Amino acid sequence: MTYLPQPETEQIAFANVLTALGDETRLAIIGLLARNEENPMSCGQFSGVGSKTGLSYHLSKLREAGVVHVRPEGTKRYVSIRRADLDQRFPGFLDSIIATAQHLPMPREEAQSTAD
Amino acid sequence: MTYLPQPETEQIAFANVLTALGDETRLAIIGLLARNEENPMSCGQFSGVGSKTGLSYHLSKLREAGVVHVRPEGTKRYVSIRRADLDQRFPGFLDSIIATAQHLPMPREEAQSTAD
DNA sequence: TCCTTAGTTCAATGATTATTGAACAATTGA
DNA sequence: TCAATTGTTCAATAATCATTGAACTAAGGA
Repeated sequence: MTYLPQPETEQIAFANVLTALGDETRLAIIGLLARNEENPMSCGQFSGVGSKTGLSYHLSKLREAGVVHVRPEGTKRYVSIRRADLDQRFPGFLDSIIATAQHLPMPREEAQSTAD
Repeated sequence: MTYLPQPETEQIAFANVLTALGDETRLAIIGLLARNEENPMSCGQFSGVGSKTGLSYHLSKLREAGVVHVRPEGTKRYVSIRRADLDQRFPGFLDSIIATAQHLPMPREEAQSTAD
């Protein structure tokens, strides 16, 4: 039902990926996702990065550009980096992004009101 | 005189670099610059990529983000990638960008006969 | 000096962006 | 069924973006 649109592997456009990553909030999301790439994160786990509404916005940007995949499960949505697709289309790119994103400061240190 | 502002090496912000590169016209510029990285190109040599005014706009975006350096000489301005600075700040990143940008189609086919 | 070359700046335009709070939808558990 | 959890959508706002043509500056050559 709620099928979340994302580009096919071959449709991922480099400029769109770069634009999606060109934002401190979204770089922080990628940095967190990369910290444990095998484990998809639910949206709530990003609460340190921004507001609930803002995260929904930024995560959809990343998804629509083809950077992340979102899998609904119950009321939650599990987000993961599209590692295989990005490596296939743009070899070496994702690793260089992650290497830098990992060491970037968080854009905001403020958690949400409903946080844990 | 016309001193062209660009960030110091340490001031180059990753999100700004990504935003600057997240545009097809600017990716095309990088692709051309990378084709012969030792030889800086004058603005006119990019005429295949866009209009004179548009190029001035996009080149200043790349310069202000810290992606390219611009050296004025006479009435011309010679543009080059800030290879050493980018490699120092974001290892592997520039190479992965160039690898992809090299094989991207031109945003517009209204090229002049700018055959090198 | 006058003209050409090379590129910038300006103003106007329409499009896209990020952010906010309020309202909404869907699922789960009591 | 009711309430809590999880996350999206909507509308409004202010900011930035990319594109255009006209006007402009600066340097060089005749």
